Amino acid sequence: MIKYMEIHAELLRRISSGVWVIGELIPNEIVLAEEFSCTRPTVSRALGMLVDAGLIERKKRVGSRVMQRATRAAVFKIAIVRNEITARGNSYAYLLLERKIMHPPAHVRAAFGDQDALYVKALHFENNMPYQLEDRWINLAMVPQASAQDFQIQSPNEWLLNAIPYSRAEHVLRAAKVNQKQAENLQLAVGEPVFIIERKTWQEEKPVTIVTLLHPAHKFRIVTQDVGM
Amino acid sequence: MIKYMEIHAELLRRISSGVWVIGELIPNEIVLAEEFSCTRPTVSRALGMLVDAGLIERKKRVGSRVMQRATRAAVFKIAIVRNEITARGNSYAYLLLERKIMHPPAHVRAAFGDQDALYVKALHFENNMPYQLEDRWINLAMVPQASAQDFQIQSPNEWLLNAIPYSRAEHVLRAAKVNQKQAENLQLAVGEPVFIIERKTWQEEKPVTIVTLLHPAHKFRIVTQDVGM
DNA sequence: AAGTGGTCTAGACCACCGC
DNA sequence: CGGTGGTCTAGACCACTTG
Repeated sequence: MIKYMEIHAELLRRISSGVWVIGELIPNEIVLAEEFSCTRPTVSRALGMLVDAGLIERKKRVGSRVMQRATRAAVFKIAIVRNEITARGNSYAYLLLERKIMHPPAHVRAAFGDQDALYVKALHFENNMPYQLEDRWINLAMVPQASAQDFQIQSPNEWLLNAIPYSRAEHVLRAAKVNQKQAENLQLAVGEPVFIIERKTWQEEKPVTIVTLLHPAHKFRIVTQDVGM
Repeated sequence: MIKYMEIHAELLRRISSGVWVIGELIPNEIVLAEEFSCTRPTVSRALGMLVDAGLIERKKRVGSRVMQRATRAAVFKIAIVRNEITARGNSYAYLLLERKIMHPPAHVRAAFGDQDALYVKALHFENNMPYQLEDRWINLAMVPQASAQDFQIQSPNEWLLNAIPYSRAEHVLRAAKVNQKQAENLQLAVGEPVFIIERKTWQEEKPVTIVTLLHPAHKFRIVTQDVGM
């Protein structure tokens, strides 16, 4: 129904089915506009989407060509842990383990600067079994109102989402063996594998929080989808 | 310089800094067009980008409002393993372990149908240490020319990227302990953690290949970035 | 110089949906 | 009914890059 989407879909088909070969110039925008009985800006919009997806390259005075795909981009969504669990129809529970304002370790100071920060450790349960161990530092220079929160009922995760609704984040995903302390919290044997998400969050380029999320490996997975195709 | 990007950046700032509150209607497009001294389609384009990023909701007859962010979307890129390793300045090596046309297990038959498929197992080395164990099924109904490939020199990963350049994929990311056989291949002790990527690939809705990629946990991580902000 | 992309304007038409 | 968004057209101007 929407013209630029139709055009985009058809061009996508021509690329993925090999009608247009990698490295080859595709017809210019005027020709495509005639073919699809529309104006050039409409074709241009469809081509722009293909550029965003990394499928073609457009060059003035030269034309557009199908690109060699060097990397595959995938996207995944991270929900609030409470919603993730209840969406599966399971019961959710939360337990605060520790909350303290103190001098943070070097890797946190590197982001926040050399000042005290709020440390919070908490557990999230699915069907009364530990699902996620949350280990978090909060930058009090950015979120001073956090020092008035006790985090007994509401997890820092959810509280922060309301206090700092929109922020930029970077994640590191990795696997490891649990150490002694983590194993006790997660009710695992020492050395069992965990899936770890490390997240750093900024608001307007200033660091807000650094969190490490540990999940028992057998209970956690991330599912993604290609972007663009 | 580009007007709709400027407008997008400014609107983003107003959302992330809290000038516009969650749930609140933002000025309508005509008002914004006047403010930014442009026409309505230009404003509309900037708003469209905010919708794509999941930051606002637009409703006809009502207006646009800042949305409560329920999930965080992150994107990561997966490069060809050879490029990933050489980009770090390290040496890359490849070794074929097994190649056989045979009747696949149930989870592969569920995707490919009940027919023989090509199984390939191979190792990718970084600085002469195992980095990735590739365990792959190839759908010969989709890629019959794969049966003529011996995969002694070129990995199925790279070969497929040329044979089927553009395809849709889904990934599952998880962690686990290595079993006996995998541990031997990866030169790990049994029970060590591995980071696993499972990828299914389609071309025009038809399954092409199913692959499991195992990485020693201490050598592998995925780094992502937020989309939209 | 000329052909290609990239963007914007001005205006239009329509769909949706609350009143 | 009328106000909001969503899209498209027709035309324009400019930037870039090759010849």
